Amino acid sequence: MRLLSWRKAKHLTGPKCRICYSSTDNRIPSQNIHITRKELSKLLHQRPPKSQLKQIHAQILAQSFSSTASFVNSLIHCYLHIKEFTSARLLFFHYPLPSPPILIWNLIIRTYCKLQNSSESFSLFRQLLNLDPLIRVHPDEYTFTFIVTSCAHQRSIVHGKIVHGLVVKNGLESNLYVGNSLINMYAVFKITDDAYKVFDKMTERDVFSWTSLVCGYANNDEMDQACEIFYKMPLRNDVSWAVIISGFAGYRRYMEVLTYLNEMLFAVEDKVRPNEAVLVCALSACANLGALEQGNWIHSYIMRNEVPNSSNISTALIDMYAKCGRIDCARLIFNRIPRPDVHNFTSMISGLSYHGLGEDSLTVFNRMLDENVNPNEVTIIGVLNACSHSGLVEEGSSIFYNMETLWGLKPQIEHYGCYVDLLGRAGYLEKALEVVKSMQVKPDIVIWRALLSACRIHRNIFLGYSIIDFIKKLNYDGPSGSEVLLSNLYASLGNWNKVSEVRKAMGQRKTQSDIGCSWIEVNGVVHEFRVADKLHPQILKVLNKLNELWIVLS
DNA sequence: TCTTGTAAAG
Repeated sequence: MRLLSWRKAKHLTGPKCRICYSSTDNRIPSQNIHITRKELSKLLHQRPPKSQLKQIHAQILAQSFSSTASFVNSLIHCYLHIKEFTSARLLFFHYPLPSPPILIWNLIIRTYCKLQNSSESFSLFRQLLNLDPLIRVHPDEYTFTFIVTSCAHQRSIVHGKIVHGLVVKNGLESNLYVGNSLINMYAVFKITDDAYKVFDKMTERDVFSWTSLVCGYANNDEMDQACEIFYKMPLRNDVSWAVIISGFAGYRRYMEVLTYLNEMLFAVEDKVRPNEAVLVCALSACANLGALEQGNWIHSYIMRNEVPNSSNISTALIDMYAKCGRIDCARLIFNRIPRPDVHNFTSMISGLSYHGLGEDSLTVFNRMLDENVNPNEVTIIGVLNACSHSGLVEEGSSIFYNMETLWGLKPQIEHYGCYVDLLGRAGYLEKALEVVKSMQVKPDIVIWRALLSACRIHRNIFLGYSIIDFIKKLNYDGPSGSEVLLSNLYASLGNWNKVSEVRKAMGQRKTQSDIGCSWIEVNGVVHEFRVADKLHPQILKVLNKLNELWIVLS
């Protein structure tokens, strides 16, 4: 005999309790045991774990309460709570009344909405709309909030537009929650005009409405509008700051990331602290700017404020230290992680590869495999780069050719790029060309560039020219970086007429977007310089110093 | 029962 064992049932184990279970099967209560209606509903109200829920369900069946709507509702609640969707759906489809109440529809729809890639919420919603008029229940603001959220998870806006129409028809467009989910939906699809229209029509707005709108502009590379709305917000929470900061990070505008982080730290009126997303973006900015001092400061901020040690934070710290030249610190962070996950491993492997530590990178990769952590596409890029920079051709080839069979990772164009680079650098130019020709995807300019660069290193004039001819025929209209390489190749081949020809063509087009840019961190301040910079506040001082150095050196 | 954000890549 076994009594209910979970903690919330303790009060039932006294003399009043009449639950007991058969000694042969401790899950199913024997038929002659009786629990009152009140006790059963009280038990269900406590959202019991699976084994106990099955026992209670059996009692409900045994006592013929299964046609009592309130019991079925509670059972559905409980099954959804423990994520037993099949049982919940079964109860839903055999509901004792002609239609479940809207609350139960909403709960089931919500479940599928949370599964993100499921279209099941739509089919339920369709069933709800097509109910016989005699038993009709009407979708409410909850139903629409879930359905609109489901629309935001779809590949196209088609469903979203139809649902928006229904929202208007049901007079719910200005409802706070429905409106917020609509703004979010349009933000996801980067339709900022429509997001703004919904926002504009709302009679009540909260921090979600504002943040979702800012997010829409940020997703759509409209950072000026994003900032404008951001500053108009009556109150910003940590997520609002995360949205604007991650917006800048997404467009590689790292200086702004650090500026906004700084502003956030001083935004007393918002009473916010940088959350994980903000810190991760800021660390990534430091990594890409080489801003070690700022990165160090963020690291100490994390420790001072006891920010929970998440995988994302440690991944970002490893990346920051590695990219800022402190591979020792990156290793220290990595070695302190008790059970590194795929992201931690990837960041460490890539970090070691930038430092030319190919063997170490492979050691970490092998440890990862020993610990049964599966690599992802990015991990393989890191390992291939490590092999490439350390001339580990055999190891790299074996990883490249086995990535699909061993880890189910189909080589993407990036992997081909790394592999061609690996072969090219090691001097296997013909083999590299063979790989490019055998690719199932169309080689992009990056791959040709890797090959050209290899031709330049190994001064293979013949192959270099044939690649140039090939690139010309393909008529890539990519960034002028490839033209720079082309002109460099001509230069290394001594063909100065061609060099000036290419440079002239580049000059005529004046591609503004490809202007080179570099950074340097001095006393914790990151200074950014562009070609022929006239904007830096201390440019005259910098130029004078350069002249001084020039005189000393010459 | 309801809506917002993040790392690693040639």
